Amino acid sequence: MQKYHNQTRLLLAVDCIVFGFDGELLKILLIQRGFEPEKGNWSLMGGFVQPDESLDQSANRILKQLTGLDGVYLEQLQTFGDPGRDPKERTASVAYFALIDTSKYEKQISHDYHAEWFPLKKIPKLIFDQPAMVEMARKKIRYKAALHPILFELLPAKFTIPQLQNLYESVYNTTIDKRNFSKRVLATKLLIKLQDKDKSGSKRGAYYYQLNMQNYYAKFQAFLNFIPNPDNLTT
Amino acid sequence: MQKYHNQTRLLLAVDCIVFGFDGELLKILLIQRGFEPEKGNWSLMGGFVQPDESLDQSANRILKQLTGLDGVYLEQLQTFGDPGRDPKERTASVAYFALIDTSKYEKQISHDYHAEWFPLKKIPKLIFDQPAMVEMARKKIRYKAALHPILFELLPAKFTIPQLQNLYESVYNTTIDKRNFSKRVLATKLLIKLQDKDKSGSKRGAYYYQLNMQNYYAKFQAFLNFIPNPDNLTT
DNA sequence: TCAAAAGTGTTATCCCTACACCCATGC
DNA sequence: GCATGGGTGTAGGGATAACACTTTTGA
Repeated sequence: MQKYHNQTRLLLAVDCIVFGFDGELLKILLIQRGFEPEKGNWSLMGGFVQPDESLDQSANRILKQLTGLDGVYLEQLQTFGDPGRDPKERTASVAYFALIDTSKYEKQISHDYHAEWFPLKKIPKLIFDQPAMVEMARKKIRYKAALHPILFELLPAKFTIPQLQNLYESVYNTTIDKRNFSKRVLATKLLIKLQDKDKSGSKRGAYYYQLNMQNYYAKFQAFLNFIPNPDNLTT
Repeated sequence: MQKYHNQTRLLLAVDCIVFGFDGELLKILLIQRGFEPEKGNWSLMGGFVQPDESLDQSANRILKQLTGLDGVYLEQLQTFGDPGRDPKERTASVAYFALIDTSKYEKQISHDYHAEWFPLKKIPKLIFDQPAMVEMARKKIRYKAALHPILFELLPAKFTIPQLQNLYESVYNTTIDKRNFSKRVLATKLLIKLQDKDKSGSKRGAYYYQLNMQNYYAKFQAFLNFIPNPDNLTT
């Protein structure tokens, strides 16, 4: 079959906004770009979509290169395609965001790519229209996490309720009453209490929990109204 | 500046899922495709992104061609980019959904394009991966309308509360108690009651309302929990 | 006068929020 | 024994959901 006539072809890229949580702050992973233009400047991890791969495959490939991780929570965010966004050549970029458990993350690979974690409030100057991508991703996870239990993806398999509460407080830049928080979390039936405790945060120790995966998948939708008063809930 | 080396360029298209409401059913607008492959088959309205336009501009241009309308509610949905989705040549497509007031819609233009409205439950066979686009758009508006007052975009500037309730019941395939519905709608302060009535639906007539635009923009976010029991609320 | 749709108010329930004290342990 | 963070219960208020009758008017 012949190709379409008189149409312009352009480059298609994927850029990933990778979120991680260190127990205190929500951070994203950036690299120092390895080629021109903007070589050496901070950038999201990205790459061009290859002829034989889908967009999701492309994002997963890039993410694996950057973090060493498979099976990461990855979701397509938006496509950015303004004509002048890459000065070198017209390129549309499909932005994805990823939520990773930083405890599984391979520092070795990070080092190869000159990657570094930055708190959301201290993002350096980014190339092209990537600041808009990051901002959209930030809004998206706040929006989505208010409705669905995605933030568990940022925690290790075993976590404590105070850790979880820190995460929510950090994502929404708010404080939550710990009695109400634990009541609501436990009421979802998403958590299974384990026998052992995390003693790193206190002398008494906090019980570990793990996700009840059956309920997690069943309730992934229908997790509405979880956050009382997020300070900025925008699409 | 030179171009990027050793990378494949590909076609980038935009496809629009155009929703309308005829007072009874939620429908989408389809056209009979005018060129190969799949010439003559039912398709979403789409086109290739031109060198000098952004994605939003491209979607607006296509929508104007199809409906004659400017200033339509239009939102980027997802980009579809599987390698084989268009058998003729690799093409990624950015799907947009639009909500239009069918009373403003120009039948003339529709006729030129062999366009036709189809109820969501009676969509004909569509080309390529467009069935997935339509399904995603359907889920998206159910999701979003549960949280934000977007469905007003489907109604004329003057509408009645029973019309609005029909729309919600149609979108969510549910029934709502009319006393509770009108209480909740009026509690939002989004509506301004007018003096005249719509007598087409009943002998007594129903008061017309119009949107309070100040409140509409202010409350566009924060419209949570509007639908009691949608029968399928999925991302 | 009757049929058909519009309009309206009250009550019970549930969920959310505010709030304070005891527990366990390492130092 | 004391400082630090972990864990738990209750009561009041606000929002939601269930529910039925009256009004209007064209035919």
